[in-house]
Amino acid sequence: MQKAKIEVCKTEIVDYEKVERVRSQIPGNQDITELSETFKVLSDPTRLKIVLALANEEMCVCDLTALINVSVSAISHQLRLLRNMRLVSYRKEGKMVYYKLDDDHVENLIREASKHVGEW
Amino acid sequence: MQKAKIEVCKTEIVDYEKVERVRSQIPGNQDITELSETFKVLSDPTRLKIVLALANEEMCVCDLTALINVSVSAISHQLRLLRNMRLVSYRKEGKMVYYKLDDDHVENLIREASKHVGEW
DNA sequence: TTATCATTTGAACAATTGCTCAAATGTTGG
DNA sequence: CCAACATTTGAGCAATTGTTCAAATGATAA
Repeated sequence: MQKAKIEVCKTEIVDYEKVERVRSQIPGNQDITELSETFKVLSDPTRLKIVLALANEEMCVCDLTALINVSVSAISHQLRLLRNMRLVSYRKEGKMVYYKLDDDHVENLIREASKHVGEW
Repeated sequence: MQKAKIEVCKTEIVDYEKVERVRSQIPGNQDITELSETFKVLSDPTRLKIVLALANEEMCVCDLTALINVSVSAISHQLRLLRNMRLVSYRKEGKMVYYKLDDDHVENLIREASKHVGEW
């Protein structure tokens, strides 16, 4: 087993072949970034609650606020983020705006994660 | 269709029954928190790279540093976090410490997320 | 029109996060 | 023991984040 020694900062690579082998098996930086951003959307409790709620039924901002324990403004800010990421779509009815989940993958993703947490 | 009006902050619930129906179908606050924390671990590119790398092979801190583009210290800090969350386990060999992924669920979770991103 | 209500927006703020640097551990070999 | 090296740790810092507050939209109804 060859153990090459190459300078990296102050430290050195121990097993050069292994590093290259692993490098070839993981996604590139661009994909890693997108992947991590997908996880980041669901990493905030408020956003996760919104997504879980809208996975069940479409709801107006007002009712979402009643369901989740933060201000109308906070909900609206998060909805904008979810809108920008194309995770939710909306429909206007008079003064009110009804949001719904517009992404199949996310539901499966959450289902998979809850297996990990072991609940549901 | 009954539309109850109940004060919430400055706003009011539009459809009380819907709110309660949805409330009963989403996880409780404790579970939501754990769920979001699971997503948070994978929401940082550096941590995600570490997890993806260790999903392939066990690696020492030094080689992880060579693979990922940050300092040894940064890697070590993140490894501690992953250790605390019991996502990785380690084995000491002389001066070196070899880490490996110690969680089956996470791999499936990442696989599911990459479907969403549409790569791999 | 004006008043009212649902929602959105921007600014400001505190809290959190991930990094670097420097120093501390802990292990090996001379 | 001492020197070298892999790793860990704590402090400090800049950047990001989620929230609230106040003000702005946009729609309805009187």
